[in-house]
Amino acid sequence: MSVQERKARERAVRERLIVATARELAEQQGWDAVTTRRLAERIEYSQPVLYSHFRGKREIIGAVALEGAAEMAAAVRAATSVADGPRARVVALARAYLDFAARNPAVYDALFQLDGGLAYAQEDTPEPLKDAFAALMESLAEVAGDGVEPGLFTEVFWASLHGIATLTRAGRLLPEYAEQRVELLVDRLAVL
Amino acid sequence: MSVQERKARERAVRERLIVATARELAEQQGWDAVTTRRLAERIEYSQPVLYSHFRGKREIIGAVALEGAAEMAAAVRAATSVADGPRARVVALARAYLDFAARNPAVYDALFQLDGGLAYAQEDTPEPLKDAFAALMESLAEVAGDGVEPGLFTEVFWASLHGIATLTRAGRLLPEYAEQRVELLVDRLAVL
DNA sequence: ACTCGGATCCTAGCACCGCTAGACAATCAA
DNA sequence: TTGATTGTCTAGCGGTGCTAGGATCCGAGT
Repeated sequence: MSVQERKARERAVRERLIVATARELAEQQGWDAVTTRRLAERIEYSQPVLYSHFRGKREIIGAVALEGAAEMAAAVRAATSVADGPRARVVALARAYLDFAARNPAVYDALFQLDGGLAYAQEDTPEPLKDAFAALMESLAEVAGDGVEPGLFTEVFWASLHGIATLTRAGRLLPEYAEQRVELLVDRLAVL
Repeated sequence: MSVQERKARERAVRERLIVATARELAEQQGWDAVTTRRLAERIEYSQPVLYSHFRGKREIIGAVALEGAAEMAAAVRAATSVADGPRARVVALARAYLDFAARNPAVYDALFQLDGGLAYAQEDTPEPLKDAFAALMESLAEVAGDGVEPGLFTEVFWASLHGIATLTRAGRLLPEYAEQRVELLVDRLAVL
């Protein structure tokens, strides 16, 4: 019995190594550089080993995405928990979100730009994704305004942040407006 | 002289054929299906011909993006021009934008998701892109509110639309809220 | 009218991609 | 110790974007 447990443990370690290495490589050189060959070489195993853990490259991206979703949820909760008052909380949320996207571009891509084979806004959506959305809603619900469903408001606020995050990173928005965009978004969208 | 002119004309025709075919193929089967081999086969020339018109696949995507930017600008202007009053104009703009993204997913991807090798928000930004932004600003400037720069407001409003467009298409937002999202966005962001 | 030279195009191939079949080695059970 | 099972690797398939080099065509000049 113990032998099997040891093997299962070692497999789990290797799986985490694969995900961590993929993420690291993506953060360093972009997802285009994350090929199964390079990834295999970095973990010092042959290519087929990757396929004994994941169905394919897509699932590896998905694993990075789930890891990132958990971190983002934690980052948002950490930021909002130390803020006083509704407005400060929403500002903290927005900054934390955009900061996470800027600091972890590859993870953000895995979450929202690439196809990680994950289901969203459905029954079978993985728990970390639902929880990340919940983390946003916790602080946003209180500023949704009367008669506006918190879920709807969260979707719109989140979409706005997502738009700003992606367009900023693609160099499509003027850098000097960064802070003012957050202020404008919060002051207009949130009902304080 | 006339001979050279005829050749130049034929080359221009073929170039338009390449772009149109790439777009068509992308709309039908997604950009993944747009390979240089398939594209070459569809235009009934060999692969290297593509490279006598464009530096590579990226530039072909960029050409589709520019074509799309012009169409989007026209669609937005057409929608806003027949609307009465500021609010109706902004609603028309939002609907036209999201409608364009939904009806031309491949073109929208070429514009904002894929790397078409285009410069944005800079001096050397191609004219169609600047003009598309201008088309948005024309209707949005009047609802930016006192003391808010039209450019800044347009960026934020546009980013919100972009976020809704991409997240909707990725199946990350609840479909039943579609119309309410537009209403909420307009009523909150725009100063009427 | 005929050849020459340059423009134009295609065949073939490079290095790389994601993914997998099948041979081989290591490990455990009897 | 033997046999089976598990684990891993080598090698290769069909695909990708892109390009070198040879063939072919066609207008220009004698």
